[in-house]
Amino acid sequence: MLKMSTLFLRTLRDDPADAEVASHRLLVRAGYIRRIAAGIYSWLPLGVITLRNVENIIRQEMDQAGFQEVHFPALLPREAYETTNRWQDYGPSLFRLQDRRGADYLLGPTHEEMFTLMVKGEYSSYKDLPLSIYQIQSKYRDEARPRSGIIRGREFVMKDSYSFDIDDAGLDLSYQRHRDAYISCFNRLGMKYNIVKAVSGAMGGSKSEEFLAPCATGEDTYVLCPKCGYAANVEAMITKVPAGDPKGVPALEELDTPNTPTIDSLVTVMNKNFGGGYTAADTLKNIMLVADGKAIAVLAPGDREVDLKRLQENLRGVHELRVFEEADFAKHPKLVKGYIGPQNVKALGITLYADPRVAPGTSWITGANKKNRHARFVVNGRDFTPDAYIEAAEVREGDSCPECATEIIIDRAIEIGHIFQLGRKYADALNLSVLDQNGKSQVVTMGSYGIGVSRAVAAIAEQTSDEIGLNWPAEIAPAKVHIVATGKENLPFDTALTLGTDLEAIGISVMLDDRREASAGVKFKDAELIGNPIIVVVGKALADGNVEVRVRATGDKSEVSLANAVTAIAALLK
RNA sequence: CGGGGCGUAGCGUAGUGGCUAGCGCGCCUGCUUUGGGAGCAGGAGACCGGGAGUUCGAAUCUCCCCGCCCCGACCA
Repeated sequence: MLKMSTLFLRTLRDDPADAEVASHRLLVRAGYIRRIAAGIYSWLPLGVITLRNVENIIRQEMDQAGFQEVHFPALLPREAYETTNRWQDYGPSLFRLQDRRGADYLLGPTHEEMFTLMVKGEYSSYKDLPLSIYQIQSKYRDEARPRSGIIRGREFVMKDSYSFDIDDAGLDLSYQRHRDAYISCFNRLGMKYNIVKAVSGAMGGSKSEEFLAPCATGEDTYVLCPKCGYAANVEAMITKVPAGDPKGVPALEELDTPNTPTIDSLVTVMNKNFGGGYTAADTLKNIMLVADGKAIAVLAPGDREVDLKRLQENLRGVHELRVFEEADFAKHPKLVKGYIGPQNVKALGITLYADPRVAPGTSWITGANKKNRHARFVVNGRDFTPDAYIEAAEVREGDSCPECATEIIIDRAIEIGHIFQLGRKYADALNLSVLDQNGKSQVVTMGSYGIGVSRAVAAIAEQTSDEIGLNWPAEIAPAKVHIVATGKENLPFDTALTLGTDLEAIGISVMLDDRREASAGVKFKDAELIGNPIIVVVGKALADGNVEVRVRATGDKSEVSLANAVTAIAALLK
């Protein structure tokens, strides 16, 4: 039983000045966590219990699914990460350090290499597969900008699993098993979440989905179709636009459009000098970018910005992407800033990408590659041909669902889980292979599955807390029942202790506010701030042989006789 | 790394060149109180983020450094 008279806890009446989001503010105020440095937090007793509860639910579900727990050091030698190139690729986000001899080490940001090497060291036959192993451990990433308390920290607790299979069919199965296990986990954690299509990003690999916990403070944006349930990270959202019919479109015509370097000014001049009814959506934007030092052009409808994040995720393998600066234009004198058109871009040796909204056969108004000149009736497939189509234009609420064409909704969320099929990237690099039935060596194919454990604590706090405090689902609260004893006599305190003991005897965890010196008001405020699901007040009602039972989430109050209290409370927790 | 804000006691804060750095919460002692963050009285607790400078005099002005928060860039 957690007795508040001795619990290492001090709640704060005021919000901490450096906390903005609800989870951060309340976890600090309620005495769960304290900040040590930017993105680095200590966990106090209440926080540790809560974090453990989340961990244990995840652990149970992993074990249930037949995955086995292992544990790696957080402190790792450089070598393995050198082999997979991540010593370089991870860049400044990697915490690096040296031992006394000057040898390089790192604090693990994720452990693909270690898992791969561990399996390589033990297994060498297809008969040993499939295998899924996991760990729950602190990870370290020197984030450019830690933020929102424990939502994005530099040290955080993560559960990461890896699956090992001999072939793609096996990988599909392992992926599915993890997906199912994750669904069980997040359901038990009492979270609202969506499973959305994701891009696998820097990790490589093919199939990838994210588990997103919707909440206003989330960093991820995703789309959701209210009709068919299609869900995708905006970066992975697919655009389906029918091809245009170029028949009957007149030949390309160049026009005098003085002083129209922007889409707005172009639309104005078009409507003034070349017939009405034009909007920005009729124009074609030519965005010049530098991708890892190479110039590329991206086409998008004039009424939409190019979403650089989305573009970069879809340009596989590009590390650095930025828009053209003056110096870049200076290097490409044939590109007339403000009047670029796709008609000659390829002749300049620049790769031409088009957003799918610039569909084959569609006709556009765009630059004529001459100062103060634009062209209309510029048809995709006739007057220019993109090298490739790529999702680049911003996604908007109301855009069409790629599955059923219904208008999609856009929402924000915290990423709490990510599952993906890694394939053979790490097995190849680290030479993990097994012998198949024919005695032939086969490179193993892998999947990687993560859950942000400490982040889940924050996400649950975000989703469940209210103005007065935290409000945990029963399975993860520090205690299921928070008993408050009030008054100055011994009776309520003795009664509360007995009730707490009885509850614990049937497996219901209890936090007991047995502080004699604190006023009832303080105890109530603390109970609400701390956020255990059931609050039982042992005080005034005792005169009638009753205790008061409150439900934190709903605010419902009722009096039950002391004799029935245990069963009544147990029933509420069902 | 760019932009913005900030750093005064455990927490929240006042204090724009001039007495011993002020207040609230929390903490300690005593008395009173005890169903919604109690009252009274007394007390402890601050090298005012660090360093250098300007000045008769610096929490306050200048420069450098460190740290924190927010937006962006970045980020399995």
